[in-house]
Amino acid sequence: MNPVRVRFAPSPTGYLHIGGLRTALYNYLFARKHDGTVILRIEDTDQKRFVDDAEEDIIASLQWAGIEYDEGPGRDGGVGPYRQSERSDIYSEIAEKLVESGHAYIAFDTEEELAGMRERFATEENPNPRYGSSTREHMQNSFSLSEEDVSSRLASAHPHVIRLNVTPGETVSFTDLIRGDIAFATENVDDQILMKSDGHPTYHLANIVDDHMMGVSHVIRGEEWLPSTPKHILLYEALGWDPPKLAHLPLILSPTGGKLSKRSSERAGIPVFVNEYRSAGYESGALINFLALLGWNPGDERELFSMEGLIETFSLERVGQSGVQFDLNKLQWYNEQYLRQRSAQSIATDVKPLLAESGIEPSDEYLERVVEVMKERISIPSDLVEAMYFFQDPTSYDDKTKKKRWKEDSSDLILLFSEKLDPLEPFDATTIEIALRELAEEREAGAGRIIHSVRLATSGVGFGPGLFDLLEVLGKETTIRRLRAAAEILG
RNA sequence: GCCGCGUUCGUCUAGGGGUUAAGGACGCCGCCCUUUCACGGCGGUAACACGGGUUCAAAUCCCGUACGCGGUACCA
Repeated sequence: MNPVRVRFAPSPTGYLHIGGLRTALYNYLFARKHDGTVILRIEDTDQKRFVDDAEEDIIASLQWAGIEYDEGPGRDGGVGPYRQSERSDIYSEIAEKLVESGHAYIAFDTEEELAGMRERFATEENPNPRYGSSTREHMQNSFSLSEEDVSSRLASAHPHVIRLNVTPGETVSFTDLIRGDIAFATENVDDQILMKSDGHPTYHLANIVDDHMMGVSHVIRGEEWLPSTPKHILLYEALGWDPPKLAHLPLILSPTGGKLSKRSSERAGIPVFVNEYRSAGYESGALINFLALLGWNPGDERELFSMEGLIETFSLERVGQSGVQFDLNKLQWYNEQYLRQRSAQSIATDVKPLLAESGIEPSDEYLERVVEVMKERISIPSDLVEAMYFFQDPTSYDDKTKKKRWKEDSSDLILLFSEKLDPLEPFDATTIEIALRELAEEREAGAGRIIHSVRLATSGVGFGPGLFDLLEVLGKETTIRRLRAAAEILG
């Protein structure tokens, strides 16, 4: 049995996409499960769309997510380099070979000529004619041009591309590990460009050359590659190479059903880039857990998995075949689960800079106590920034709560309560609660009644941590000050 | 248009011919706990796209239709 070697092969045309992270994750899980190797390969053959700091972002995002790679830029495994831009010679050589063996051919068509062809051959039934057996005779290439013409153009450095020579009337089939047997008629496969006129290979050539030379055993990639797979199979055959095993993952869809594009996701409030989740404060473990279960399931009813647990349980057979919609709610739930496992201290460290942005700079001790009472009721650390009442006296009181909870005698009650608190020592949740219940009894008022008024008076809102915890954290002085102020303002 | 892939609760899914009045999770709703907010516990809502076949029996196999998604670049 050949060793398992997988690759994650992003293109540095943008920051790491959430879907890309999932692809990387599934590759990683599969490799670790089978004691295999993970290769990171940078597919930078498109110089026009190259983004300067994309590679850096991809690597940083993977690391944040806990997905390690064994070979890649900076980690030589003996089959590098791992950036396609550094492998140009290899591709040209292979392309040359393909031309010699007749599996590929040279074409000189300009962009205008290609556009003209599409216009000329477009019909209602076929609005997108392809460059292939039915049209290639009408174009500028080594099929239509004389040998002398071709060589003289080549000699004068005439811009040209190399195209795959697809023979019509055949069937290309392969077995997908997730979808089973898939077949394409070669009539529907176009004469794909393999080498662009700028001397760079296209993805199609580069990926099969690299997968072969890097000893990749399993190609696990997004479903958007399924339609171009026959081209890849044809190339493997032409070169006499065994294709790797193939697995095409279902795509992540936006909650409305379409592709999770930048636009659609923004409308749905879903970040597309991994670095956005990171800076928003999501737990990487939660994101990974969520993504793993988005399109895959363990076959039992477990929901919470560590990376180790995922590795142990993962299998491609349990990956679904249909597109999956991104559910921010569920991610949030996962994040809550992970957040609660963390110490107040470590969460406080994360929240600190967020508060500083609003000019709030509490002491570490105070912030930690805030986190302790809030930990169970936030989804993400930044939720704490919403609870400004921990750091500032309320400047307004929620109208709905006021209407519902603020009664005739409320201000009397909270003033009496503040008097009861004054001598309290120590000032903690237990003593506060006793004081409040005493007052309730004395005044024959329901404790709930006082609680609600006090909450509104001290926080300005109708929800938050347990009231006695809240007051303890705020401290005696602040509590009394706020009670008095509220009695005055709310009347 | 053509090619390919898909279709079980709103969402992620289990189930792959008979013990399924279709199970779990998120969400939503209710109850309990709390004379407070949550957490938690308990319960509820809610799905086999449609039409034909095959079979004693179909969510499960086959065909068709509809719908969705992807592809149809000198992008990846």
